[in-house]
Amino acid sequence: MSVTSSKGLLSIGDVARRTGLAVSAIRFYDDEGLVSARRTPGGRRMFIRSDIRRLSFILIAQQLGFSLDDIRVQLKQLPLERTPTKRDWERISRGFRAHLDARIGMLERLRDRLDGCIGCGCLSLDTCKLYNPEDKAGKRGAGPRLVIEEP
Amino acid sequence: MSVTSSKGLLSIGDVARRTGLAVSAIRFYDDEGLVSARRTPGGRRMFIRSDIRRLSFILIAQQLGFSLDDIRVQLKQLPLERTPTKRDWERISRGFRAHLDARIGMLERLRDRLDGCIGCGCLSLDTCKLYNPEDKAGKRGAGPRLVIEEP
DNA sequence: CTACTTTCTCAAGTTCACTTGAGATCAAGA
DNA sequence: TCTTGATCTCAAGTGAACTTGAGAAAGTAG
Repeated sequence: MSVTSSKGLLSIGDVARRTGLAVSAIRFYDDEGLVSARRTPGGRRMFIRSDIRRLSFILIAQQLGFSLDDIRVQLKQLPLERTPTKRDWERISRGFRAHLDARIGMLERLRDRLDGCIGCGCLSLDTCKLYNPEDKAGKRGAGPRLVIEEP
Repeated sequence: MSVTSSKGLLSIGDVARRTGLAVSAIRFYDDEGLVSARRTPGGRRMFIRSDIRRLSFILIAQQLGFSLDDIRVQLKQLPLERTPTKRDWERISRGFRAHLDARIGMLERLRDRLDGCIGCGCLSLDTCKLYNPEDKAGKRGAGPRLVIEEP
């Protein structure tokens, strides 16, 4: 079952079990270049352990509302072949934290403005403190809205 | 141009101009029952001023990551025909604030965990403090991930 | 009345992030 | 060797939130 052949390589099933991702999703991420599995002579995908970290990173970043495109950019900073070092991840984590701080700040400002507004019923686009200041994001192109963007 | 006929009613174009929404989007929200325009004898949609508030609410809630389904539920609490009162909006705003607080709390916990993790490179699903605790959300069904859900 | 703009409906297209299904192949145990 | 079970590819489907396009009717300005 756990293939974990020769040098600690993991089959796609192993990775699915460890990350909770569907096999199809992992294949999709591989096609999209978010991870890059090597292949056995027979053509099966084989992953190294640090690929699990890459996938975990994808899951976390998605929870924060990042698109796969955004995430791909972040992951570009990590080496593909070599197992990333502490320093590699540190760089990414810091950028990550900055995004987190920005997002928290946005929500807090929104909350403060909401406090000033509760019950005033003034929710009108051109006068309400609640909506205006943080405008400018979102809305362009079709497809689903991309949720809370940042400057 | 500004139709604003008889009793302060607004055409779809007026509403589009005031909200920044595309006309097609407003039509879509009308079809979906998020606002409900009345019609002229000729069949054109006519909006009352409080519809602008409903639409603004939709925009704000979307920024927070709510789906149109969620938003529809919230808006059900408002009267459709009558212009909502302060009390009507107050009730909604409070529920809104609760969601905001929940979301901020989630991000803050995530940030704290990230602080403990930066540089450790331990981002592995079954051991990392960063990922595990807040798990359980997301992942089911096809379509785009619904971003940061709450308990 | 004519010309022009706005709005109407309805069907189909778009993006993202995947999933589902069909049919074939690989690998391992009995 | 045979039989499972895991994996493969490739095409097509899915859901959310809209947009785009076609063709027709409504309203307004001159």
